Amino acid sequence: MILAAPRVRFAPSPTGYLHVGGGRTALFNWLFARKTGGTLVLRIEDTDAERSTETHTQVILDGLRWLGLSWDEGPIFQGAEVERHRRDAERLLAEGRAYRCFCTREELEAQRKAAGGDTYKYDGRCDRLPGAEVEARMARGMPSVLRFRMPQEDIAWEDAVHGRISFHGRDLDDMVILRSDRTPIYNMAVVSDDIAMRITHVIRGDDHISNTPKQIALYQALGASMPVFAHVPMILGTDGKKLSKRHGDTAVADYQDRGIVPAAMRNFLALMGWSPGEDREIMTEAEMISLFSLEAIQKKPAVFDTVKLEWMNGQYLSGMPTPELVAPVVRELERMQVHFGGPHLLPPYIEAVKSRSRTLLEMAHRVAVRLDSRYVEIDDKGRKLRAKMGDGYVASLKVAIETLRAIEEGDWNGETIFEKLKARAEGGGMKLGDLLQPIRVALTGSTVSEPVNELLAVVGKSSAMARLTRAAERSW
RNA sequence: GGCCCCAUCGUCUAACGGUCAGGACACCACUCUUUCACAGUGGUAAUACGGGUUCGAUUCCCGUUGGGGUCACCA
Repeated sequence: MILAAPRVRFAPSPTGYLHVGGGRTALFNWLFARKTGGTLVLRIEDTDAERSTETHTQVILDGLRWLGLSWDEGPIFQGAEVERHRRDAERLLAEGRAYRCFCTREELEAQRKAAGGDTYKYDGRCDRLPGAEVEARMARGMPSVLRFRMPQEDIAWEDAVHGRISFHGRDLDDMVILRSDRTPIYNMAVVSDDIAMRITHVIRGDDHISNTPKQIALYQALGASMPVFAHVPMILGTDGKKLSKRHGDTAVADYQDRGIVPAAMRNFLALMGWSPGEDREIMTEAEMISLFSLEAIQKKPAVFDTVKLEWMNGQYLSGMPTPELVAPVVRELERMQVHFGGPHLLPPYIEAVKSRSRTLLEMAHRVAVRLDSRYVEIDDKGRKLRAKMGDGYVASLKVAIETLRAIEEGDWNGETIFEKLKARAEGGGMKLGDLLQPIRVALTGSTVSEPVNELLAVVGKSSAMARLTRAAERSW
């Protein structure tokens, strides 16, 4: 028997940006497709004409591309398929699986109120209308929707991540499948499309669990075979609530702006609700693909921890070849309006700071500090050191200025600087650290940098001297 | 509220009946480093609770509690 290659889809609606949950769902679909040699279809669910925009579609496509996710078919726009959705819905009507409902929104609201609120389901009154009455109302031009008659039986499936999940038809509504303007409702469109696209595995967020029995009923009524469903856990904010604007950044693009690199974002997202086992965390794309499986997906929701994301990003940054970092750093420097005299001058600066930076923003800022003293600001660590050393701080700076001034411009390199400073410290009976740390603070405002001699070399003599003098005067 | 899902350190997670409950982030201490970071070593920290089943439960079953999702002519 020939097993057909899996076909999966990622189906965002273009009513907003690509948020991290959506990115993660897309990533899981992509990993599954690549792992199994299957096909990933991108489908834009734009049937809500009110809220869907072309801009959002573009933003979502950009987000997917940024994450490095490619699709094999599409983007297919659901809006282009409404004829088929309508045909399928009307076939259900013709075969007696759906019925026409003439109730207006106001009537439905009144029914809901009369029934006492929350648990109201449509009572099926229009399903009991005699055929002649339906004909008469149609003839009069009364607007109507199509409702699906929900089978009153157990509806269950074997979920690839949760195991067996079951609902009962009595808890489900006779849902509308075709609006009065003859456009399809979400569940109808999705099932019609997934059948037409021969989707074999539906991998989507947990929030769709309650849609699944409704969709299964449609598959059955349409006589189509069911795909495998895999419901992946939600991503929550640090307060345990569904990730939303309240939590700050929720869009994939927000992390791009914060200087996260795609490989780190992708790796981190993969670990939200999935684990390859064996304590593996940092993985190449190829490793992720070969280790991926639906069975290893977590059932419980995951809290999005940006601190760990930034740590992971730092790991990626340290491991990236400097030439690859030039373009992103240039982009940030331009945004900061720093004059850096050409990309070819950047590598030594990037080399100096890359293992100490967690984001591209941080990296660019550190580079800017080395290029231009206007970006130097003393931070808490710097202030603390200054306070701790007291008068010794300025005294050290003066010794440093005197020592460094004596070095010829032509000898201004890491080795010579180191030798001179070391000799001066030893000769003056001071601890080398007490001489060096104030230099670091004067030059960068912080106690964190590459070795001080290298820092001095990279900043250059004239700027270094100016910074030291200024720091001695204003005593930081 | 009805229905559904879920429950291991603060967070991400490992364990698929027998482990001193492991790893990572964060935090603390130490080591390395002339100084910073990286790195390394060590430490604090978890099986929500109550019943079963079993020689033995993080693991299987039931209940409680807690959390989440969803209940439109939105998707």
